[in-house]
Amino acid sequence: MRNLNGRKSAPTINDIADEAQVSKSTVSLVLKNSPKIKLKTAERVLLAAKKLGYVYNRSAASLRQNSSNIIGLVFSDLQNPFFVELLIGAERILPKSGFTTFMAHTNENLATQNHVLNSMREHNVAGIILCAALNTPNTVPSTIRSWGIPLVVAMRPLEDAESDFVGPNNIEGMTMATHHLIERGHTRIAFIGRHASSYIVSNQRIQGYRNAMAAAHLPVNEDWIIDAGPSYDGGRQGLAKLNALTTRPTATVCYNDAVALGVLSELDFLGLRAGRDLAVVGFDGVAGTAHSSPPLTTISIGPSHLGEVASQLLLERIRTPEARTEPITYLSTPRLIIRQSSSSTFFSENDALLPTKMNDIPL
Amino acid sequence: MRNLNGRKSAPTINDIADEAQVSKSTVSLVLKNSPKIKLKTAERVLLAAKKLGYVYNRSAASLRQNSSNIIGLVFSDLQNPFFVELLIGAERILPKSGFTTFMAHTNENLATQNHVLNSMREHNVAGIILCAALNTPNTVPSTIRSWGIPLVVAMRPLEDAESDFVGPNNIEGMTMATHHLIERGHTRIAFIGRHASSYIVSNQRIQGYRNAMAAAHLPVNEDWIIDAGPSYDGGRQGLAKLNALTTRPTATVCYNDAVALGVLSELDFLGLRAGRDLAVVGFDGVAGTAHSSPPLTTISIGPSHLGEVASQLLLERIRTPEARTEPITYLSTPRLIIRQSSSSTFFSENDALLPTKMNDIPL
DNA sequence: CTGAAAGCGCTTACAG
DNA sequence: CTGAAAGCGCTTACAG
Repeated sequence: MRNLNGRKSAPTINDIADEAQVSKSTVSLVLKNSPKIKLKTAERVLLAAKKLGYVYNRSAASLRQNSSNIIGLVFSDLQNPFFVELLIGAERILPKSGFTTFMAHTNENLATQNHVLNSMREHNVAGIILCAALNTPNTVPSTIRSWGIPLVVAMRPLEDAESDFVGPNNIEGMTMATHHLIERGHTRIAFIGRHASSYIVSNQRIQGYRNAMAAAHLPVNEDWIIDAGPSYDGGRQGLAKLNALTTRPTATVCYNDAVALGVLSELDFLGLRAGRDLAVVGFDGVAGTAHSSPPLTTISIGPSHLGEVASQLLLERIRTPEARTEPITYLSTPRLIIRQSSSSTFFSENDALLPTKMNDIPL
Repeated sequence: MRNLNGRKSAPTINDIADEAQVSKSTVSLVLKNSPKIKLKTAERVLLAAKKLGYVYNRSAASLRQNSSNIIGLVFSDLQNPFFVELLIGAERILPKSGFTTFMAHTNENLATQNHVLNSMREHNVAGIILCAALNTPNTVPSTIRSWGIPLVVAMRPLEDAESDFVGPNNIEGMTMATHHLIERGHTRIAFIGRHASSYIVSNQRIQGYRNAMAAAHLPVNEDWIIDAGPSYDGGRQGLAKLNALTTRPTATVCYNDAVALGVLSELDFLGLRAGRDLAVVGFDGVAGTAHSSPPLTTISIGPSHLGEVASQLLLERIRTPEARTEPITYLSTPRLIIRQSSSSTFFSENDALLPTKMNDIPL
C-alpha cells in the first residue's frame, strides 16, 4: 500500500494476500469466485479485501487477459427515442452478465463513429453492438470483426453477409400499416419519407407499402411516394408536398414516427387534423406517439425487445467464440397499434372514455 | 508479435522499436507527441507503427499511469430529450480534449447508479459528469471525490457544499414563465408538477412561481400548486386535478416540458386546446416542444450549453487537480420561447404565416 | 535527443 | 487446495 516514494497508494491483491495470510494467486482466484478455493479461505480473503478498501483494477486485468469486461454500445441518434428504448432493453440483459456497458453516441457522424470504434478497440472491449450512422460504409462490420471483436449490427442493416443483425421486419411492418388503411376504406394512400441516407431501410419500407397496395389490387401513383428526410421537419415538408398533389391521397403511411409526428404538427398548423382530414400511420412505436394530438396509430417494432435480443446474441458470441456458426439475422415481428390518427371519425375509438357532455368539464 | 506459444499477437511498441531501430522509450514518446524527439525519428517511428498495424493498448497505459483517458457521463433518464441535448453539448467539447467519453444510463435506478459509478472507478476514469438519479443520497458526490476522481454534478443539485455544479437557474426561469402569463393578463395561474422525488428542483421552481405572483401582488391559492410526477402522465393527471378545482385557473406553468406536453395531450383528449382554453407554459426547452399541437411556450435553459459548460469545468479540474479552488456553481440564464400554447387567441402569433382562406389548401 | 531498466496490478500455467 | 514465478504493454525517472 506504499510505493517507493512512501506515498499512499491503493491496496492491491498483494496487500490482501498479506492481510489474509495467503498467496496472491489465491486472492485472485477468490475474487473471481473460483470453486477451487476452500470456503473458509475465501471468506478470510473477502474480509481482508473489505477491511483494506480494495478496488479491483480493471486496467491490470485487461492488460493481462488481453480483453476487458466492457461491452460497447454505439448509437447513431439518441434524439430518436427509439434508440433510447433499445438501450433500455440492452440494459435489462447486459449488467447481469458481468460485463459493463459503455455507450457512445455518434450523432450520425461518420468521423465520430470511426473515432468511437477505434477507441473501443484500444480499450479492448469484449464486444460491440452497433447502431450504424447514416451512410456507414458496408465494410465497417468486417473491419471490426477483423479486430477480433464480436459484433452485432442493430436496426440499420449494412450490406455485409457475415454480420449478425437484429432489427425490425420493415417489409412486413409497412405492409401491416398500409393494409390497416386499406381496411379502413382508403384507396389513395401515400408514403412519406423516401430518402437515400438509409436507403436499404427506406426501400424495404416502401416495398412493404407496395406489397399491401398490390395485394389489394390498388394502383400506386408514383407521386404518392414522397421524398422527405427521416425527421420531424421531413414530415412537415412531406405533408406540404402531399397537399400540393392534384389528386390528394386521403391517407399516408410514414417512414417512421418522427416523420408522422411532423405530419401531425403541420396538419395542426394548417388547422387540419389527423384522423379526420388525413389518416396517418407512423412506424417504430416510440412512447411519445401515445401522447400526440391526436395519438398516433403506428407500427411497434419492439425497440426494447430488439435491445434484449441484440444483447443476448452478442453475449453468446462472446462466450463461444469458437462456435462461429452462420451469421444470424433476427427480425422482430411488427405489431399494429391503432389510435386516433387513422380514424376516419375523430374519437371514434374512445367514445366510451369521452365525457358525454363537454359542458360537464369545469372550465 | 509472437508470444511463447508461437501464436500471433498484436504488435507492441517493442515491435515498432525493432522496426524503426530505436528504443521503446523513444516509441512511447513519439506516440504521445513529445517535443523531445527529433522530427526525423518521429516520422520513422510513425511509419513503422503504421506498417505493423499498431494499436495502442489503453489497458497497459492505464495500469502504468494509474488513470485512464475515459471520462464517464452518467445519465439518469435519456428518455427525457433534455439529457440527450446535454450529452450532445458535452460531445462538442470532450472529444477534442484527448479523452474518450463513455456514457452510462441509470434509468433513475439507484442500484444501477451505484454499480455504474463503481465500475467507472474500477476502470480508473479520469473524471465523471453525474446527472444524478432521483433520490440520490447527498453523500454520493463526496464519496466519488474521496476516490480521487474529479466530479461535476449536472442538472439536479445535491446538498453537497463541496461539489462543482452546473444547472439551470430554476427560480429565475420559473419567475419568467409565470411573469409571461401575468403579462398576458392571467391572474389565476397554477403550477403543475410539485413532487418529492427531486424536491430541491421542484421547490426552486415553485419558489420562482411564487416570486412572480408576489411581485405582481397576485394571491396564490395553495390548491393551484398541483402534485404531479415529472412526466407525461403526471401532466395528464395534473390537468385532471386542475379541472376539478372550483375556481379554475386560466393558465398554468409546468414543472417541465414533459408535464406540459402531458397537459396538452390531455387537453386535446378533452376536446380542449392549450392557448385557447388554458394557457400552458413548459420548462426546459426540448426540441419536441416546437412540434406539439399547439407548439409549446417554454423556458429554454440551454441543455446543450450546460453540457458544454460541465465538460469544460471537468476538464479544468482534471488538468489542474492541485489548483483546487472553491467549488463552482454555474447556473444558466433561462430564456423565454413564446409559442402558441400561451396565446389567449389561437394562432395569434403566426397570423402572417397562416393561409388567408383555409379553402386555399387543396384537400 | 535517445536508451536501459524498473515496475504498474493483475492472471495463469505449473508445481506440489 | 495453495504458492512461486513469469509476463501482459505500457511510462517514467535516470543516465548519457
